[in-house]
Amino acid sequence: MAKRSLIKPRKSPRQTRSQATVEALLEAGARVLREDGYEKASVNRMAEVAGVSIGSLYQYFPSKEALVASIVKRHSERMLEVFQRDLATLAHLPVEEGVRAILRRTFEAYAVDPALRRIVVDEVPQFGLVTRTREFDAMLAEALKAYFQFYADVIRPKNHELAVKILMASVEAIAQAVVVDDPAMLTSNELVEEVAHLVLGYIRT
Amino acid sequence: MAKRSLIKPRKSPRQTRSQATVEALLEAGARVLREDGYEKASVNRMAEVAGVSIGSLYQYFPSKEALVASIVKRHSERMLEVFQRDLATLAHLPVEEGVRAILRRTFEAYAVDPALRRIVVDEVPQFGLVTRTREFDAMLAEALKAYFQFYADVIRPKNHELAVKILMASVEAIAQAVVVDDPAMLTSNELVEEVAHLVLGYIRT
Amino acid sequence: MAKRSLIKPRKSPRQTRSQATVEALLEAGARVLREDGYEKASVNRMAEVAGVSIGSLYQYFPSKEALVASIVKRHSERMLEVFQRDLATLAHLPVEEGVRAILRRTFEAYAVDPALRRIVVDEVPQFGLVTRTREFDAMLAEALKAYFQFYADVIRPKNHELAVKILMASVEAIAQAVVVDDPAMLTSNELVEEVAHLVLGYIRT
Amino acid sequence: MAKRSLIKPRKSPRQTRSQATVEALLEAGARVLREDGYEKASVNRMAEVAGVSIGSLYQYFPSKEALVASIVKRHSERMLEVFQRDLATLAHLPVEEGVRAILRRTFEAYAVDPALRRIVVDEVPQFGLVTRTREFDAMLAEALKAYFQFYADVIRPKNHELAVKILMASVEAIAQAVVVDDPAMLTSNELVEEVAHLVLGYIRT
DNA sequence: AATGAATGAGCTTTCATTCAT
DNA sequence: TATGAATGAAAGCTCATTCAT
Repeated sequence: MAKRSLIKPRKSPRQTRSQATVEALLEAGARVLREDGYEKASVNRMAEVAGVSIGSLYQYFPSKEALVASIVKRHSERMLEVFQRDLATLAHLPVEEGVRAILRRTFEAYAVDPALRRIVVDEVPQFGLVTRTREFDAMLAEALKAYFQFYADVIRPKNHELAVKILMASVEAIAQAVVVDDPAMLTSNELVEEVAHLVLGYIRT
Repeated sequence: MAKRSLIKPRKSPRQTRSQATVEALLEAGARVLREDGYEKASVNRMAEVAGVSIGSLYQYFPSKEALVASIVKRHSERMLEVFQRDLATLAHLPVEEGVRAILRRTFEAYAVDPALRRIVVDEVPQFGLVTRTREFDAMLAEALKAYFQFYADVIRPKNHELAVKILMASVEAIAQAVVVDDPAMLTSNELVEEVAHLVLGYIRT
Repeated sequence: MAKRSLIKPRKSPRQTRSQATVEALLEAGARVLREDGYEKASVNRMAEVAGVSIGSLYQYFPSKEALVASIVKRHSERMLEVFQRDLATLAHLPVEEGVRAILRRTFEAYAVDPALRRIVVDEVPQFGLVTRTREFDAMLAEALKAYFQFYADVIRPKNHELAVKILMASVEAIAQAVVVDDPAMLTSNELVEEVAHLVLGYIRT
Repeated sequence: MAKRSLIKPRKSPRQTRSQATVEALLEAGARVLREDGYEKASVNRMAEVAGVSIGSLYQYFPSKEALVASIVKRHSERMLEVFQRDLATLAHLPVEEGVRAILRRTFEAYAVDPALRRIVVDEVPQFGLVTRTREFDAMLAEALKAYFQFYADVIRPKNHELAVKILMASVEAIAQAVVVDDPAMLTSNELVEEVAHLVLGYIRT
């Protein structure tokens, strides 16, 4: 049997009842994942929390991996959506403001479901190459490299690849570290201002 | 029953044979942890790899958690040792050189056993408050705050707590990101130089 | 509740659509049985292969056993049909030729659907006494005993019951053994000739 | 002090306990197999019938297949043992008596555990190529071919391969058919005599 | 009549832990 | 003190069957 079939949802529910079941499973699965982590999260408990029988779960998702993959995909898409909303409007801002705007959106995206993201990034095994886990990260990296290319003459680091890696790792880790102690701070001006200093101090000549 | 007793080693081995057994268990345990991750690592396999019976393992460690806690502690101590060796010699370096020296040591410490560290940081559950998992991190945070206090007048950020959090999160994340692709780069001049720019650009007025 | 109701088909379909559905279920069921064996064959898959909903399957067959019983019955009837076609024409052949003719028909009957027969004979549990699984075998046994009775004076074995049992067991096992390696051989002259020797050598004085 | 212990050390109690467990599992497994067939036989029930925990079962057998393979192997060995005991003594018997002697042994071997044999032959899947399931059959086939070779001039069938296949299939099927109705008959003179007629009538010129 | 979503007992297997020897 | 046999709860998953729509 094709490995793919272990990961793709088993059927696309047409009826309202099915959709409700699938929705409940995705929601409950995310919650159990957040609470227990990937390995300890049990598929029986996910079904129970969803108020659905274990049989129904396996009607829609052929394996634990498949259900988790769907949860991960939905989470990535939500982060992307938050990040990309009106993204075009800040294309022509000057660098100083552009960096702040991007940081703000980035922190907003990381704030979508940080507990779930922590599990997804750290614990969920990568299922083959199909994973959308890092979809958001990949997109962001591309956007930043394009940005650096465009402003290449006013930017100090010449190794854009490394620079993007350094900045993305930093910003994500900061978001993660902050979210643990004080989630509300994620979108505060103080944090954005400080991280803007970090980023601008690094990229300016 | 006190929770603590589940986490502290059952006895301090005095005899040579006991020490050898404990040593073998810590080594084997770390290896299995590295290979399998926390949840999948089985205590039976740890004993087997150590060449010790499962009964003996439970003679020295009352639970899986206790053995892992000891492994984590030892790893933290090794990182600390690397970081602190001759630390005093760089106390009076000028900031520019001091930052570079600290970064170099930090990366060296992160290079001690990055695979194990990944598991420890991402997967090992925090056992109550007794955990020494983050011993190294705590010590580093204190050292940095003291450093900032000392040079307070030439340093822009006034919220030292936040600044240290931002810098530590960044440096650790960069180390982790780099170690994945190219472990040798961790102590390269290019990386140290770039991260020095990041740090100095942030703290300078 | 009467046990019988679990085994007899729920209703006799009169309408064309019903007949088509039942036909599809019998065909699909036989195929799944052949491919997966009795225990592994799932009633859900039978419905799916038949292009029919699981609900409809249970409209016509009250249980897995009932569906399988119908499949078995149909298979037995097909074997019978092949065996009995023009059976009367060989009633007055001399024994030597009669035995050969019967053997030929027997092997033809065993060739109807040997894969399905293998499952039916070896794996399908006997449901109470209602089973028609061995219908063909019973009929053949009766025919042979009558034949022996008729030629009793030129036949060595006096215990006809035992003789029939011995010969039928032998011929069926030979058919089965041959079908595994080389189905085409089942109706070859060499096989018929050898088995005729076996049978005639046994029954002749 | 016991001097004997230097020569014939007492079995260590550990081994005894293990052996008893393994023995109980093989015995119980065979019984459950006999009663339920391969697919329906549950490994939990095997452990329960053996009076052993499911964990212990998996300590000795890594899977259901492994346990069944051991049961099958033991059964084959027992059949072989019965068949081969004093086999040499009938090497120089004349054919008439030789056939009867071999038949007697064959029926005795088939009588070892016919219910288990039925499951083993019909239902147990062949695990890789290592299977010893048919060990007894293979050995018997070789012995018979050698026998035919030796007496080639007084034996009618020239295709020894086919002749052996025909005879073995017949004898096994007869044994199986008889065992169902009347196990005691398996070693009766009447049966041996009748089957001797079948075999001799077939092979004689 | 027909559909297919839903059910849940039961399957094979793993593993932290105990305790007789 | 050291051993390893034994335990059993709990995991992921299947499938015959029911019943609301």
